[in-house]
Amino acid sequence: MARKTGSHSEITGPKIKQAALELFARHGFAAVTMRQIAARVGVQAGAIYNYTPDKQALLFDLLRGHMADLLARWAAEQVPHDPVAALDHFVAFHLDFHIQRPDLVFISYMELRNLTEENFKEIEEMRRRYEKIVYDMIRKGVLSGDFQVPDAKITSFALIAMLTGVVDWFREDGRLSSTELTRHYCALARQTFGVNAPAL
Amino acid sequence: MARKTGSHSEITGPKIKQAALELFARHGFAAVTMRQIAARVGVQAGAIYNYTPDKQALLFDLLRGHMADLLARWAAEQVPHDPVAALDHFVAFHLDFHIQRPDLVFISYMELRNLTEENFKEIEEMRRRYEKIVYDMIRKGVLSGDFQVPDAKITSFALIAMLTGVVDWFREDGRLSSTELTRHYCALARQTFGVNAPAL
DNA sequence: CATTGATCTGAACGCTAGTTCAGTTAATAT
DNA sequence: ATATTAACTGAACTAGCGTTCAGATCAATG
Repeated sequence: MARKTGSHSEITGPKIKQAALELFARHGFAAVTMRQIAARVGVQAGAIYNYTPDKQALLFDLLRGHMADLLARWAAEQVPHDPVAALDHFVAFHLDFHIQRPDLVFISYMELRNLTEENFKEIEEMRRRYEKIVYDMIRKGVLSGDFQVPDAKITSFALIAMLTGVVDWFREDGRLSSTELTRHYCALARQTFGVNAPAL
Repeated sequence: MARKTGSHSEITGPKIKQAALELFARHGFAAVTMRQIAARVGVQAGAIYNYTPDKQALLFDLLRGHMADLLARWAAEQVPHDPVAALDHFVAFHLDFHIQRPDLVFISYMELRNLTEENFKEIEEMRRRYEKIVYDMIRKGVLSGDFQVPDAKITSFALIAMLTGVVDWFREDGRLSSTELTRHYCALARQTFGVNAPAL
């Protein structure tokens, strides 16, 4: 090597990913041009191809990285055995993870259809793994009698939807702190799951 | 007039709207071309411009029509005075309306960012009107003591998110009929709202 | 100091986009 | 039969797309 290994590449590479993320989130994958991404990094469009084979890979890497991060972090969590405590734990984890990455959450939902079929399948598979975690958690609580829900599958979708929907409106400098947010949603989730409620 | 008024236009116009809707929902506004829309209608791209000034208007009309329909239909509903009955009524209405129009629901959320600023504001305003309806309904139930929720604003967002999320997975020919779906979600919503629950 | 090779530029490539419009078609009114 | 005109075609226009690549740049190496 004649130049210090990746003298600029270690900076430019991440900058490209970051710029692509922000622009994809704001305008949508199809509406963003390679020249826009390059301009934000302070480079010409051609330079991007030193870091990614094409535009599709730019999107796919962002989505796969996001899902892998989500699954890895949950796997590293110490989940309480008690179903109600586990629910609280999950709500706190999910909210915390998602409100810290609104752009990634956004494109992970919005841009699925802009993935090639092969890439889509890979992301879909990871998503299903996450949904199964939630479903299994609910099943455990139902079997133990801690949760009373009309339908475990529906409830898993409902929980994920109402938690993930938070990124659409939550702002760090808004009316609620993230701590209050978590507290409210833990209470709401417990109610939704019929914790301490009379039989249906 | 020399020709029967709109002999074809009365067919082609709606067909263009329908084709645009389906394609926008499937591939996204930015990824769909006027030629694709035209091909689906069985016409050349230029002919579309007899029915819409441009591509943007095609999207805007779909979104505005959808929101106007939603608001008009709710305004026509006879809402029970009892808060719990009103909640059931709303859940049934919202689910019914949304699962009948998955494509419109989809693009009304996904394609907001492809609207011009002016058009976006108009849709946003209509969306806020609908959210206020939900919020007011919850406030009434909280004041009457029928609902026990941690935060009325959060709960309104959570309810809308978990109901609207249904269009992502519900299929008419799936495990659940729309009747069962509604029943389950009414039960879930009641629990979420702390109906008949001990004090928080 | 000359060489090296990672990094980037700038121009070009083929292609397709949204949109326009002169001209064609065909159903109706006279 | 002829005139009228809404509806549509087909080709063109400018603009910009993703991508490629020969060459310029320049910090570290020998």
